[in-house]
Amino acid sequence: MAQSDTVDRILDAAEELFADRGFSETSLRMITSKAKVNLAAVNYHFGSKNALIHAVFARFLTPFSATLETAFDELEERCDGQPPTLNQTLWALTESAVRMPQRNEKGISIFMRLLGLAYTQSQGHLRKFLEQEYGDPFSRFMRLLKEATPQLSSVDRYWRIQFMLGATAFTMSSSDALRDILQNKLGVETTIQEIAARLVPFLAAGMQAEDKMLIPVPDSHTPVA
Amino acid sequence: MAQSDTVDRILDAAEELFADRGFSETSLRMITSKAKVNLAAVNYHFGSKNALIHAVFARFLTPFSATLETAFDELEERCDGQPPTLNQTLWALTESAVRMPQRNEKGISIFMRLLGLAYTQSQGHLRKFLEQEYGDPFSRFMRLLKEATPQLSSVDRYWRIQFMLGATAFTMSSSDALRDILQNKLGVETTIQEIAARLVPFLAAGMQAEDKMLIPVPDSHTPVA
DNA sequence: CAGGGCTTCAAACGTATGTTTCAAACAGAC
DNA sequence: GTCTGTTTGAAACATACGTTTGAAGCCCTG
Repeated sequence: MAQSDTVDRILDAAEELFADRGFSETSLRMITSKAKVNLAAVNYHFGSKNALIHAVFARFLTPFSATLETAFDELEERCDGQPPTLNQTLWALTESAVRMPQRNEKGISIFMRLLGLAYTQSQGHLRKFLEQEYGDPFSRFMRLLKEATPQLSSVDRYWRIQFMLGATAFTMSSSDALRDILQNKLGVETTIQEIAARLVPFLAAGMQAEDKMLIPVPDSHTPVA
Repeated sequence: MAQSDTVDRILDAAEELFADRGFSETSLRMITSKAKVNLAAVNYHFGSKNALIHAVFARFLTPFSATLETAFDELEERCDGQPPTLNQTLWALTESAVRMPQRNEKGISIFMRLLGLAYTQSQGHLRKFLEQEYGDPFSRFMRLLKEATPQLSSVDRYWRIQFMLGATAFTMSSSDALRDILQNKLGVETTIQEIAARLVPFLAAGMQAEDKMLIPVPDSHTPVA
C-alpha cells in the first residue's frame, strides 16, 4: 500500500533530521526531499508540521510506555509488596528503553536525543502533548523513585531527580558526537547499552550521596540493600 | 552616550529571549521590540544575528573565564604542588560562577540556560566560537578533573564528565520553571547558591561511584565488564 | 553656525518557510 | 470499462525572517 509507505518514509526522515538539527531548524522541504515524497504529503497525511512532530514521538513513545508499564508491573510483583530499590527502578527503565525494537542501526539513540530536545527546546505544543499523552508512566516512575529514596527530604529528592534527568537527557541528546569523539580519540566503540551501564551507577551514587558534603567523599556508600 | 545604551539594551533583551525561547525561535524583531530599538540597530551594531549571539556569550564569558582562571590559580597555589581534590575543583568552578556580578535579579540562571542551549542546540557557529574563544579555561578544568580522579579509566572519566555537564547544564537550563514549581508545591525559596550546594555533592558522588555497580535486575543483560 | 562622523529610522529587498490549491494519477468495486 | 474516493504532483500563496538601503537626526569639533 502506498499510503503507509509514504507515511513511514516521512516519519523516518523527520525523526532523523529532527534529531540532527532540532525542530525549528528542520524544514518540511528537507524532510520531504530526504523522504523522496511530495512537499504537500506532510500536510496531507499529518495536517501540520506540529502534528508531524507529535506523530514522530507517538510512534516511539506509545509502544515504549506500554513496555515500561509492564516492566514496572513485573518489578512490583517480583518485589511482592516491598518497594523496589533505586537500582531496580533505574534498571527497569533503562532495560525497557534498550529492549525496544529498533528501527535501524541508529536505534534508540536518535530517540533519546529527541527526548532531550523536547525537554530543552521547550516547544509549548510538544510539552503539552507529551504531558497529556504520556504523563501516567512518568508519574509512576516518580512514585517509584520516591519510595526508593525514603531517606531524602522532598526538596532534596526533587532536585536530585532533576539532576538525574539532566545527566540522562543531556548525554543522550548530545547525539553521536560524543561517541564519535571517543572513537576517534580513544579508539573505543561505545554502544547505547554501555553508556547506560555507566550512567545508571553514576545516577544511583549521586542520588544517594551524603547530603551537605563538604569534604572528599570516602568510597563508602554501598547502596544495594 | 547613546550607543552603549542601545547596545546594552539589545544584549539584555537578546539574552533573556534566547534563554526563554532558544536561538532560532527568537527573531530580531522580537529582540528589537523588547529592547525598544530600531530593527536595523542589531545589524548596525553587531553585523548579524550570529554575531549578536556571540556577543551575548562574550559579555558573560569573558569576565567569567578571567575569574575562573584566578580561582584555579589560587587553588593550585593553595594545594602547593599536590593536585586539588575533586570537591575543591568543583567548588572553585561553582563559586566563580556564583560570585560573578549579576546584571539583574534573574542573575546567573539565565546564562546557565544559555550555556545549556549552546551545547544542545548544535548551532555550528556557536560551538566553534566558544571552543575558539574559551577553550583554554575549559581545558584547564578538564585537566584538573583528570588529576582529581586518577582512579578512573579515561573512558569512564570521559563519560562521567559528560554526565556532570549534563546534570549541570540541564538543571540550570530549566530556567525558573523548576524553582517556581518548587516554590508553589513545597513553598520553598531556592536560590542559585542552594541549588549549587545540592548539585556539587550529587556530582562528586556520581563521579566517584564504585565502578561497574552490580545490578539487582534479574535474568539476562549484565552490564559491561 | 557649518560641517562631518555616528547613530537612528522607516521602508524595502530577497529568500525561506508552512500551508493551500486543484488538477492529474491511482486504486478497488461494480 | 467506468465510476468513486484516496493519494500524489507542481505550483502558488501568504507570511515571517535576516539583511540592506538611504535619508534624517544627533552631537561634537572647528
